[in-house]
Amino acid sequence: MPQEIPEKLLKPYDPKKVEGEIYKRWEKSGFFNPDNLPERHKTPYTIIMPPPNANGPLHAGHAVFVTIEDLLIRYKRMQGFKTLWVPGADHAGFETQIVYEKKLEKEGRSRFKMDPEELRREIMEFTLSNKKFMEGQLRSLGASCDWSREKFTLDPDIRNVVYQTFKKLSDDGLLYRGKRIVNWCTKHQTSLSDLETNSVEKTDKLYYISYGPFAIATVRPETIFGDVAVAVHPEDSRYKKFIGKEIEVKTPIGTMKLKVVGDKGVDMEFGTGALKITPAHDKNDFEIAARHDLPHVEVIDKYGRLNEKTGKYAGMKILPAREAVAEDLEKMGALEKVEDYTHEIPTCYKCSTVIEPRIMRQWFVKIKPLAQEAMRAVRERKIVFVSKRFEKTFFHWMENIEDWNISRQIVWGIPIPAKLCTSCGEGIVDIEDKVKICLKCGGEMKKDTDTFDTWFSSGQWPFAVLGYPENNDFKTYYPTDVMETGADILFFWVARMIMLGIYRTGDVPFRTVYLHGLVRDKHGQKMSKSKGNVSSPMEMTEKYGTDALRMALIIGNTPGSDMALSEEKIRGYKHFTNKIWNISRFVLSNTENLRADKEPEITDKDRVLLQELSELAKEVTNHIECYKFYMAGEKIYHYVWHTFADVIIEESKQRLKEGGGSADSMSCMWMLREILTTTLKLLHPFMPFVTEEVWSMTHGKDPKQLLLIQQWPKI
RNA sequence: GCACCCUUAGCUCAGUGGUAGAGCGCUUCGUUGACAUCGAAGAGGUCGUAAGUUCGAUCCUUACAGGGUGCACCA
Repeated sequence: MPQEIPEKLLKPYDPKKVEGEIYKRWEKSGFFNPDNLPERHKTPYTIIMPPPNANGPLHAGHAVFVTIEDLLIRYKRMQGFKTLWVPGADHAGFETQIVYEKKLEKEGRSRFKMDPEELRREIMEFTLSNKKFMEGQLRSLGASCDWSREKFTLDPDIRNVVYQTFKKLSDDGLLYRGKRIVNWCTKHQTSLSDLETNSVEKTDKLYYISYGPFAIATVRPETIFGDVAVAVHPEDSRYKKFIGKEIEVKTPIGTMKLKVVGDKGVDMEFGTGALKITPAHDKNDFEIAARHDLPHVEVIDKYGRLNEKTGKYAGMKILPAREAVAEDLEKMGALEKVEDYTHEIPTCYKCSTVIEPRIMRQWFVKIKPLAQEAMRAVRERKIVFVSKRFEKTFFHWMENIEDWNISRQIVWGIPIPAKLCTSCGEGIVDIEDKVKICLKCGGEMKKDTDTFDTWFSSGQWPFAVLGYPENNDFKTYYPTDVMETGADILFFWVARMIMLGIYRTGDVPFRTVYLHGLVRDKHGQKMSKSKGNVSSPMEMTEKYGTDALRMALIIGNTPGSDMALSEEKIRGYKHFTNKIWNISRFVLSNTENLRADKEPEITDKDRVLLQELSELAKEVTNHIECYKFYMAGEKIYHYVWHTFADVIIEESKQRLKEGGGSADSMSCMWMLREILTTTLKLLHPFMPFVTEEVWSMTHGKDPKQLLLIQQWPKI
């Protein structure tokens, strides 16, 4: 039956007008939910979405993950898999708290002056409104995820899973409350994991101070009051004789008696070969002190000020105190020399404040046993990284992993279900909130006010969102297929998911890891607000259409490498969107007389063209299977424009003109329709909107006819 | 310090053991019913440097140079 060309197709394509409506049709069809997919969809295929932080609008990096994951899901759905893509939103503990703190600062308020409950309530309100906003943005990027299964990282069932893991770690002896040196940010007033610090190169003064019978070199003379010993190398012939002795050291506030210890950690070549030991304020010293059973003397408080043990320096901030102490030492004639010294120091990854190592009681996870299992899974290829080089990085980090501090002194997060003894400091896991008295000393137990490191809970995301252990979804969809996320959170998140996933469920959380790089500006520069080169994905979809943005994010984007994104590139693919529209317009309006239900006799020439088309389908499929989306996209782009449009359509014009119902023109029409149909299918995972829109021109409004669930071209 | 990555056309990047590719940009021409959000034609690279393996290297090996990233307790 001849088909009428819809009025709509005669007008230019306007993505803004149709995208929203198309998304609604998809959503209404119910096919984002695997339970509603037709019979042929049997084998599960699962992706867990990296939950975006619900603390601001989506950025280009989010657009990349949506595009890649949606591409995979649409492709697999068309292939007949029972596809599940679980969306989520992350409360993003520390990150969100910082965003909110900045807002408070602007309003002249401070979280330190607020009631924790009130603060928590405000941030919750802020996060939930952002979450709603963010969900709309995911929709406009075309994400075909199952909204009925959406999860928020603070949902009660998620929290319960996290609590059970905490308990299990405790039961298995992998959790302890340790008094250890932690990375302390004096601005944010919380401890941080090693990953949450950045090493920054800095040039400081190295002070040589006469110190009893020694001279020692230090960049931190202000910590002298917390010294408990001097360490030398056991083989150092200069100092051997002092080992085990006690020495007297004069400081500006009096005389201290210090032990001399021999420790192989001391480098004879550096400085003077004698090292002052300040266990309470230096990680290295803390470890040496532990080896020699030395006491800890704290002289700097949590605000970065010297405390009452420092006499006249009490109350001074670290840097002024450093200068003052150095000056006084010089007056005493104890300052031998000062050199410039360039070294790397840890800073807070958010505010760049120099980390002040402090001794605190915190919850630590003995992570090494979990790391062993995680490495084994990767070694045994149970988990495969799409970019091999990340496996190397992964192993390097895992082999050197240290115990993980999961306590944070912030309100925005999952509260740690534990009780702490007010007299002896002992901590105990107490999910049911029952323990009142310390089992060790009989002291009063109070609730731990700390929250979990966000990554402790998000590390459990894949099995938590699927309802581990009893939910059917867990049984059906776990282990998931692909974990696609930013390469920058390989350690923060991916490694932890692997460790905690195996630990809790006994199986890997996902089989394939695809890591994407950073989206940079058109000159390859990092995007940042201060440089003003941030491109907002929402602005781009508004201007050029989502399909154009998606294509720009796919082509030229190789796994693991950073990519440069320019507005010109997006515009280029808007032109491509338009090309598709016009090709469709031509083909549909020139094949009105074709009887769709009956294949005419095909000429040899057309047969060759159809053969080439099936070659293309094969290539595109293979590239997607190998995660080479950039290749797949480029191939199909090139075919559609420079073969289909420039050659095939151009040559068909003559045939159609002369044809008038002849066998040749019927063959030509059939061939054109075939190519259009197949290319629309091949393009759909890349450019879902325009392809669906064209498809609906000939397939009507029946949800079962949506391109979304059509059969992927067979190869 | 260790590890990893990168260096190909003006820009951003693909790619292959056998005489170099895309997009954008540039030049010239084109108002023909799919499309000027277009079409046709074209300019433009000794594939970072040096050596080695090979019949043959942009692609493999090594060294060097430049750029980047990750990790690391040397006071």
